[in-house]
Amino acid sequence: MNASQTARERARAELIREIAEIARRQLATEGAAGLSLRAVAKEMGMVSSAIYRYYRSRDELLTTLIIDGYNAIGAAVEKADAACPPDGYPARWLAGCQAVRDWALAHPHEYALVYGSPVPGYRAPERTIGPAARAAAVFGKIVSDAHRDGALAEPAGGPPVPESFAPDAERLRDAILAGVPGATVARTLAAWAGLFGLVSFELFGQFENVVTDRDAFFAYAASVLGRSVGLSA
Amino acid sequence: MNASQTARERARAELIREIAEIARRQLATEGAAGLSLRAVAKEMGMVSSAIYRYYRSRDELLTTLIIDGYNAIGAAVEKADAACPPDGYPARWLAGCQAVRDWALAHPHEYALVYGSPVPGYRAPERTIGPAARAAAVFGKIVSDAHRDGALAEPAGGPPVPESFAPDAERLRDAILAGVPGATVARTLAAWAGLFGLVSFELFGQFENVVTDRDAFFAYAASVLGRSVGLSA
DNA sequence: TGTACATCAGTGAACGCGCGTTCACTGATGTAC
DNA sequence: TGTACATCAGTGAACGCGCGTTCACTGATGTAC
Repeated sequence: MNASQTARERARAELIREIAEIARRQLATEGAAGLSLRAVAKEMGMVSSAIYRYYRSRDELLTTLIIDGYNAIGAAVEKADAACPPDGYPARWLAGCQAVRDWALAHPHEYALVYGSPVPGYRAPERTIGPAARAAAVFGKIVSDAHRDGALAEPAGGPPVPESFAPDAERLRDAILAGVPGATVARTLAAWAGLFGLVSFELFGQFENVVTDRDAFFAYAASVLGRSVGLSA
Repeated sequence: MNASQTARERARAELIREIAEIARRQLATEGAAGLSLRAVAKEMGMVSSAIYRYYRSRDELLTTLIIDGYNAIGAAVEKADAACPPDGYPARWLAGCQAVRDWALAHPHEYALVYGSPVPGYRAPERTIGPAARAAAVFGKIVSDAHRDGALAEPAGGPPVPESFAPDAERLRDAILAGVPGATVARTLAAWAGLFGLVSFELFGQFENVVTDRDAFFAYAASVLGRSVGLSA
C-alpha cells in the first residue's frame, strides 16, 4: 500500500529529525567536541548502533547540524530584515547585524560549530556551501537595494581595490550584490567578516574586562560597519 | 650545594619547556581537542603519569600553551611594528595586521586555541589576561602615537559613541591608548575585532570559493580598518 | 482475504581504541652532620 | 671525606570512563500474488 509505505517513511523522517534535534540540544550543552552518537542514542532510548539506520556516521550528523545552523542564522537575519521598512537601509543593516549577534548569543555552541574553529577530523562537504550563503545574501540584498535606490554613498578616498579581486567581485555581484560597484563589494565583504569578528570576540571571551555594555557597543560597531559600506543614517 | 641544586632545577625547567614544546607541536597537527597528556608523554619517552611531575593537569598545560600563543602573537606584532619607520602610522597599522595574519596562517591551531571557540571543559584562568593584551598594546601604541603627532583624523559623522562606553574608554586609554578621544577608542576596538574577523574567516574556511587572492584582499581590508580608526595613507 | 516472502527497525555483544588521573613503588640525586 | 637521611624523577599497573563502528540476530511491518 502506498499509504502505509508513507507511514513508515514518515516515521523514519520523524526519527531523523528527532535525532538531529537531540544532537543539537546536546551540542548546545556540551559543545561540538562533546557530541557523541552514543549519548544521542541513549537519550533517544535506543541502542547506539541503531543510530546508523538514520545517519551513516557521526560526520553526517555533524553536517546536518551545520547546515541547520546556517539555515537558522539565515532565517533569523531574513526575519529581522523583513521587519524593517524596506527603504531604511542603515536600519536594515543594523537589524541584520543584531539578528546575527542575538542568534549567536542564544546558540553559542551552534555558532561556534558553524563559524568557530573547525571540528578536528571533520571536513565540511560541499553541500554546506549553499546554506552558508543564506545570511550573507540578506546583507547583499540590503546593500544592492540601497545602491539601486541611490542611497549608497560610494566609497571615496579609501585604498584602491586590488585588481585581483575583480573576478571575485563579479561572482559576488552575480550571486548577491547585483549591480554594486567593486569597491563596495570589497567593503561589504570586509564588513561581513568584521561583523563576525565582533560577535566571535564577544562570544569567545575577548571582550571580558574590556567592554561592559556590549549591547550598546555592538550597535555602535555595527553602525560603523554599515557606514564603511556606504550606508549612513 | 647550590650549584647542583640549580642543576636539578635547570633540568626541571628544561623539561617543563620541552613538554610544552611537544604539546605545541602536537596541537599544531591535531588541534586542541586532540592534545593528550598520554601522547605528549609517549613522545617524551616517558610514562604518562610522569607528566604530572611537571604539570598538575591537562588544563594547566593548556593554559601554558594559551599564554605562549598570546605571547607569540604579541612578539610577532611588536617585531613587525618595530621594523617600520615610527612616523609611518598607516604602514605600521598594516604591518601589525599582517603580522597577526601571518602568524595565524603559520600556526592555525594555536590561533584557533587562542582566538577560536573555547576548548570544551576548559576555563581560562586570570593569568591569561596579561599576555592577551600584548598584541593589542601595539595597535594601541600605533594609534596613540599617531594621535600625539596630530596624524590621526578624528572620526566625524559616524554614529555617536554610547555613553555607557565611557568607563571602558577611560580604562583603555590608561592601558594602551593614551590620550586618544573616546570615539577613536571605540573605533580602534571595533577595528581590532574586525581584524580577527578577517583572519578567522580566512582560516576557518569562510572565504573558500569567495576570495581568491587573499593576500591582496587582506591588505585592502586591513587598510580600510586603519582608515576607520583615522589612519589614512 | 490469506499466505509466503522481503524489507526494515532495533538489539546486544563485541572490537579496539584512547583518555586523565591516582598510587604505591624503586632508584637516583642531593643535603646535613 | 663519609655516612644516614630526605627529596625528587620516573615507573608500571590500575581505575573507570567513553568513543565510533561492525555484525549477526530477532521481530515487526509492509508487499505481491
